[in-house]
Parts: sequence; C-alpha cells; structure tokens
Amino acid sequence: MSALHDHTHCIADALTRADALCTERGARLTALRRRVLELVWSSHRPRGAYAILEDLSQQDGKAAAPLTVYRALEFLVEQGLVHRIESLNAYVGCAAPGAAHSGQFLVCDGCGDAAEIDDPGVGSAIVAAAAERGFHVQRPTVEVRGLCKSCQEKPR
Amino acid sequence: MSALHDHTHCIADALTRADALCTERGARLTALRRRVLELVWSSHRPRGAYAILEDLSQQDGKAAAPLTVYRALEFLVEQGLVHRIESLNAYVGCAAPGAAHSGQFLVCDGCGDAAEIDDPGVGSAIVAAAAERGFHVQRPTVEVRGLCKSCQEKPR
DNA sequence: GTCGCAATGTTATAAAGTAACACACATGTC
DNA sequence: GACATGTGTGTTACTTTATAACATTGCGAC
Ligand SMILES: [Zn+2]
Ligand SMILES: [Zn+2]
Ligand SMILES: [Zn+2]
Ligand SMILES: [Zn+2]
Repeated sequence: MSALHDHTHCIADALTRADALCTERGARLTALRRRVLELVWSSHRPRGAYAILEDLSQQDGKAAAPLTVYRALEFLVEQGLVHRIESLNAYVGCAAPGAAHSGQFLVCDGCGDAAEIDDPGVGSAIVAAAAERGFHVQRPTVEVRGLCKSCQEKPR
Repeated sequence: MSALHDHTHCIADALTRADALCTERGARLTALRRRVLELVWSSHRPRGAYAILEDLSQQDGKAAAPLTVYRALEFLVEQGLVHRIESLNAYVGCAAPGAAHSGQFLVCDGCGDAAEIDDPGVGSAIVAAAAERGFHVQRPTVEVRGLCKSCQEKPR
C-alpha cells in the first residue's frame, strides 16, 4: 500500500463496513472489539496481538490481559473482518469483508505492508491442483514474501 | 500420503539424498543434524520443534535444550531438506530436495499429513498476480488446509 | 424483573522461539 | 606436534506468543 494515501479514510471505512456487516448478521461488535479492529487497522502492516495489547493498555491507562485481545481477534477473524498472517503471527484488516474469501497476501519485507489480493487465477490454480490429487480444499493460505513496488525502487 | 506405504523407505531415501546433497555442497550434515532430519521424517505429519526435542531427549536419556533442535532445523531448512509449515509452527521433510522450490502443501485436518506439491500452475499464478501489482516475489508460502482423499472417504 | 447466555476480567500456565556466552572439535598452517 | 581459526554444540536464562480455568458482568428474551 502506498504510503501516500489518506489512511484515516481506510480506518473510518473499515469501521463503517464492520458496523454494517455485524448489524446485518446480528453479530455483536462491542466497544472492545471495535477498538481492537481500529487498532489492527492502525496501518497496513500486520500487527501482533501483544502490540495491539500494548496500544490498548496505553489508551486505557491500565494494562489489559492477553486474552482480552486474543478473544476480540478471534471474533474479528470469525467475522472475516481481520485476517491472520501465519508467517508473521500477526493480524491485518480485511480489505473486502462481506464476500467470502480466505485471503491472499503480498507481504513486503521492506516496508512491512501486507497487500491483500483476491486473485481468481491463484485461487483456481490451487483448487485445481488440489482436485487433481483428490484433496478437498477448506482454507487456503497464501502469503507471498517479497518487495513491493516502492521498496524495489528505493532499495535499502 | 497414504497410510499404506513403506515409510521406512521414505526415511532411508531422505537420509541418503541428504547425505549426497550435503557432500556435494560441502555442507556438514553432522550426526545431530542427521538425527533431527530423521526425526522430522518420522512421519508425513509436520512435527513441532518441541516434539522433536522430546524424541531426541528420549533417545539420549538426558534432555536436550530447545536451541539444539532449532539450530539443526535452521540448517536443514537452509539446505532445503526440510520445510517449515507456518500455519502449524512445525516442520516436515522436503519431498524433492536439490531442486529449488519454496514448497506448496496440502495439509489434511483429518490425519494431519502434509503432502508437498510443486504445482507449476499455482506457482505461475502467484508470480503473475504479483507482477500485475509490481510486487517482486521472493518466498511464496502456500499451505492449503482441507481433507485428503482417504479422510474424505472415512469421515470422523 | 430474572433467567440465561454471551462477553469480559483475572490469574496462572503452556508452547514456541531467541540471546549470550562457554566449550569442543575439526581443519589448515607453521 | 603446537597453534590459530572457524564452525558446531552445550548451558543457562529469557522473550514472545497463545491458552486454560474460573469468576464476574451485562445485555436480551421472556
Ligand atoms: Zn490505508
Ligand atoms: Zn480479506
Ligand atoms: Zn512415508
Ligand atoms: Zn520441498
């Protein structure tokens, strides 16, 4: 994700969509969960549970327990509002909640940003490769490490 | 991987190929590293570092330290003899060491087996999707959770 | 209201991974 | 052989990530 964009808009947009989705589904986006979602969205870099915990504690003054964050994250992942990046043990906001998808990520080792894509070619290639071997796909994980456009241009 | 195969052959074969590769490269497959490789290969299920550590300690009587195992695994991964399954924090033997590849896995949630594939369709779809967005791929991670053939047939 | 369940708080613990430093052991040099 | 050098291993302590068990709160259905 380019560093030059109005990220406050990303955050506001994510929260609005989350509100709408949860209302529609009858899921309870409580104050805590909403705040954790906001913190996950603080950037496009996947954020660890303990980093979020720290943010949260800083906001509130008193320290929260890890479980508080993990439970909120679990809810958010279930609702498809947040994805977990397995190779980083970290979480990032979903770019397109609502539609069913499992998340494919281009994770830049330069700036740390994780760009979510939903490439039909990748998806179908995986399903095809699996089908060929009689494997039934439930949850594909695709996390591509490399360098984003802007990090290739300015090395270091 | 079918449960009905001569797995001792898998192990022996993996060790033989590892010996050959390391000799060829001038890499030192020490007794410890070789033993860890053997333990990783004890099945086709990805095995956690601490599980391997336990195996190791059991063999030797005295308990080894985690670092012992992690260092051996690091070497084995560098040499491409073992892959790390990010979504499981576990390690599995490489089915085709020698050739350069990053590993694509069909991980069965029924039996736990991880079948390694190297599907050109999946690989090229990822590179194409990345290129479209100006992203330079270094290390793709593909870990597909689901059910293998035999686990679909006999549910539960 | 009050019953019941879902969400949160609290405390403790497990699992996974790393840092720092000392020692052992090979290999090559003189 | 004595020695220097680099790589692998042992040991201890520690950090980071994640979960278990149980108490408490608070909202919604009736
Ligand atoms: Zn943004
Ligand atoms: Zn998404
Ligand atoms: Zn086998
Ligand atoms: Zn492999």
